[in-house]
Amino acid sequence: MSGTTRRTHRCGELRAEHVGQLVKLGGWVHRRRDLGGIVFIDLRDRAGIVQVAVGPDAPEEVRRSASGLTGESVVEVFGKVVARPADMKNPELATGDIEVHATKLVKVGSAVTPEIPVARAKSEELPAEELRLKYRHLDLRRPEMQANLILRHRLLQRARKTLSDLEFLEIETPILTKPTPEGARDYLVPSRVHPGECYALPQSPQIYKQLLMVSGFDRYFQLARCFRDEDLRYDRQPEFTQIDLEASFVGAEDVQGFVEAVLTALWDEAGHAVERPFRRITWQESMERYGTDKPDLRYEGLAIVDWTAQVESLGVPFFAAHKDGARVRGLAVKGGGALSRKDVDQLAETAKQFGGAGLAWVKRQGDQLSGSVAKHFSLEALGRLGVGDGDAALMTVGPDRVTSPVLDKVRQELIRRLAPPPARPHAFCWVVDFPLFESEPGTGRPVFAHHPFTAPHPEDVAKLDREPLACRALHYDAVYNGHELGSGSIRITEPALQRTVFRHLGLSPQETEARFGFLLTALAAGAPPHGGFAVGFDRVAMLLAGAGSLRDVIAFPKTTAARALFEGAPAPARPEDLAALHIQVTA
RNA sequence: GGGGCUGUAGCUCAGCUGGUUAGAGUGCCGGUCUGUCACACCGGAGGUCGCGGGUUCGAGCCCCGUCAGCCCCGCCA
Repeated sequence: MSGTTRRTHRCGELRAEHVGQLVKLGGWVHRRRDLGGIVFIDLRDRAGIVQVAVGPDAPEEVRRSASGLTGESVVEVFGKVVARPADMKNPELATGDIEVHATKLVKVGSAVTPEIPVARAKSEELPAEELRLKYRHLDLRRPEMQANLILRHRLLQRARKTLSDLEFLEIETPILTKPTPEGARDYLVPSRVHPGECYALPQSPQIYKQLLMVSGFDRYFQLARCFRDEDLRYDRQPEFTQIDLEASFVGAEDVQGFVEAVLTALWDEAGHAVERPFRRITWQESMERYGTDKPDLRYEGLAIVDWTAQVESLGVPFFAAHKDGARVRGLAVKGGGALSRKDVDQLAETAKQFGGAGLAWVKRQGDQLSGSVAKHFSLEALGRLGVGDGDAALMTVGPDRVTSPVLDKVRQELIRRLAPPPARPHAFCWVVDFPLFESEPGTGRPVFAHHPFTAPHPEDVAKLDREPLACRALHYDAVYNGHELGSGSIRITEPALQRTVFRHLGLSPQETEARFGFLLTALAAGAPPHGGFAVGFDRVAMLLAGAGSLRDVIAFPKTTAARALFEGAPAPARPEDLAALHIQVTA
């Protein structure tokens, strides 16, 4: 399969079974070891590395060109696959049982000295990320990056096949779309033919896929490129790929079933067995027990507990200083006795960083109690918190909106420091029953927590006007080991309800018509019940590749300042191009 | 928009309390070498200490500004 008119195999494919065969290879010089009378060349391609030997028996011109080769030049080699004697095998190389004795060797692409190394010493750090991005063609030659992108390819194919087998149709949607003032900032593309008007790149194909449901396509998917002009993180790029899907005549469980099928297939592709169905946890329970809407359920046992009642009579001043809706919540840390004073101080620092009041703590070793509030506790009082010998209790106080994120961060930090064995390596869950609204920081005004097409929970529709913050949404997130993999919802199909939601968003009927008229028109034309989901594919690839950032699973990513260092984007526009687009630059 | 870390040879890094000529490994160039696999050994070249300003008798080191990369907060319906 890998053979062409210029080669018979890939370098990294050769094994003992090929011994005796005459092969033709093409690859890059990974390393060269010139011993004088014999030269070894590690020849590399996407399949791996094979050792080419040019010994005293090789033709004179082969020996000459072999000794003049420099790193990263491209050579074509003709030779014989030979078994290596037992004491010369290299167990660290997949091809290490054999080597190729070259009878012909031609440099077909000479290479300047690479700006960053492709072949690194074992202990050598990676070049600075700036250089890796600038010389991306070299960075991508490294076997680790090749493996990442090869895995990414396999994951994409597997997703495509899984959904196609489930009768989903792959349908492409526009890249030049309509600006949406809500949500993330749009990337705008000015129109030449319509002065002052712009297209926007899609933040997601959301409305299109709903239109496809109205059109009767039933089940849609797309490996969709999406664009959001927001600030970046290690796990956020301005352009990214979603496994986007939508289905008709479904409830939330149906959509979740489809998504589980895709995710388990992807994990299987990466060699991991995953159990279905995924566990379900309500948003409320997740916030209560883990302080976050993306709980890491590998460590279920370490959960946040409400100790307000248990500590009330102890007279701890730290707790008493907080009133009015404040609860005392904390973590009973099995084996927390192992935490040093410094550990706890740093945890308390973390708590303060995230706006908490700080951290009160008690540690028990034998009958000895120690810690910032130890003098207020007896063994019995501590026992009521579930804290035994060798354990520790970490506590904080305040309103949930403060203590939840604080305890979430403290919990994550504890897991990092104590590294307890996970109950399961792959902890998937569905977080369900999200609130439809959240209160806007500052004003406390209810604002939509999701996109405005998310259906309210049928039981809560009556509360829409009276108690918006108590309304649940038919919205669900897929969470894996504390990472959000994606989210989805059942959509509104009733035009009147959709108009009500837009009104809650503060849109006038005129604005609603102008921005979403085409969706409302479609919904009025006979819309099937439908819902869908979008998997953040880059993040999945990052997790399955064990990569440290999205940049390591994207061939040509942007920097945190949204620059492309390789090709140099963005770049100043030429005045004549701006003129054609009717644009004046003021900055 | 705000905060933090980093920036010294092609690359990875060291550089003491501010002190004379800025170092190591690797890569590169030249040489020796017939079983290496990070080959070994000998020799050599290679520096705008990110950039600009300031303090000082003297700055890689201190101060101010700025640029770039990364991480975090805000932001990401």
